[in-house]
Amino acid sequence: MAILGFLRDFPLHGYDLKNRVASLAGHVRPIADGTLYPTIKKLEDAQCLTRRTAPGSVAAPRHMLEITQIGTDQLRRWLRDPEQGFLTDDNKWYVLLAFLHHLENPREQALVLARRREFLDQPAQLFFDELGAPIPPERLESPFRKGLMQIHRSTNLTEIEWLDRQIGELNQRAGYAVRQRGGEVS
Amino acid sequence: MAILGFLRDFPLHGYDLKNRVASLAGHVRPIADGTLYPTIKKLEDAQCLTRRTAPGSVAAPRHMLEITQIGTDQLRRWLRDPEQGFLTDDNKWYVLLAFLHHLENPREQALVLARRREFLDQPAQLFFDELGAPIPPERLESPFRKGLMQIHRSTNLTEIEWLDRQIGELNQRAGYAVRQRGGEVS
DNA sequence: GTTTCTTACCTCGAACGCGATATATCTTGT
DNA sequence: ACAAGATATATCGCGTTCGAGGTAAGAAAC
Repeated sequence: MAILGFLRDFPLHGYDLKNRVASLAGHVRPIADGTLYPTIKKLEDAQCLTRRTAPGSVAAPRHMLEITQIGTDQLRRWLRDPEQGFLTDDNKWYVLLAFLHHLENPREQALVLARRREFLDQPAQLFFDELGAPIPPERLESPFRKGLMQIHRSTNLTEIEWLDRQIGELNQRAGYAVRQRGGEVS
Repeated sequence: MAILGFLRDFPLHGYDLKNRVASLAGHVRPIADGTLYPTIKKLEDAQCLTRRTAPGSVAAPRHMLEITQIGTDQLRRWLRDPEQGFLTDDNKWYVLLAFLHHLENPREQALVLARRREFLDQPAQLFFDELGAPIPPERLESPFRKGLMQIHRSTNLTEIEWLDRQIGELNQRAGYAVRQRGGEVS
């Protein structure tokens, strides 16, 4: 998703992609050559991108990669109907968020945000005692676990606030779009 | 790490472990049977844990797992000198944090927190233009990327504040411990 | 009394990601 | 002239993880 997402902005070569994906994924998590290049080849085989050899600006020749219509469609499908993991895994979610603007339709964008919002809503119970009963933060003995839950709650609130604001704005924009296309609404 | 960390609290059987690890990892990310049971076996072969068959409280018989001294040592090594990924990947970091209290020595605990703190300090630049120049948040066109960076900055600050407070407390406690063990310090 | 559900454990094949390794090119320093 | 270093692409083997499938046992439903 990150590869197609970046290419949707403008054509890039593999080496450049590597750095951009590395900076994006969570915080700087380098992505291995052995992961990147086979994935590019797979996307090429699936006709999601095309390859043009160009002289390297500094050194060895580059393969400039461009996204195709098929690739754009694939990217939109991934964004519109993300796998569960993209909503529940923070790292993956942030990657998705970085490319959600490629989904163009504000109503569809809002729907994805709402799915994340729904996930964040269910209160996380992280720790349990011997009997399986949940332990509230104030009963935790480890200061690290206490901090973990504090941080978790605080960051969740921050994101929920942003999500609500954003969903509101998107739905309003979608409303205008409907009125402009379909004339006056009763 | 999560398996040994949970067993360090009290003995558990595989099925129970599965649920606890699932609740912990990030937020609820189920861990597959095909991952859990072979891992348990591997830890058993490495003598990190022992297994006792017990009648199931509800249904099929359970294998109660108990951590050994070797397992405890291994856990402490992992906690004391974590791989890079455990500091840079939020999900992994939170798992580590959940068990850091098993590292007992406050000075060692503070050192691990300081390593995370150091990582969070380097300012994250997530997006770049065609030429490779970083794009500041206010120049981003996508509201999602803007929100992403906002959330990222905010959550980082929250965690940094907590880390600093915690490191201070731990070092103070370590200082007292030294004075109690080694008498007056000049 | 038989199906169905939940608990509980285990294995296998496929897919995935990483690190090591290799290669080619151009620039810069000596 | 030549070595070193950054750029740039690619492959292979290894270990890890997942998902699908299978087994077994007790409890609850019909």
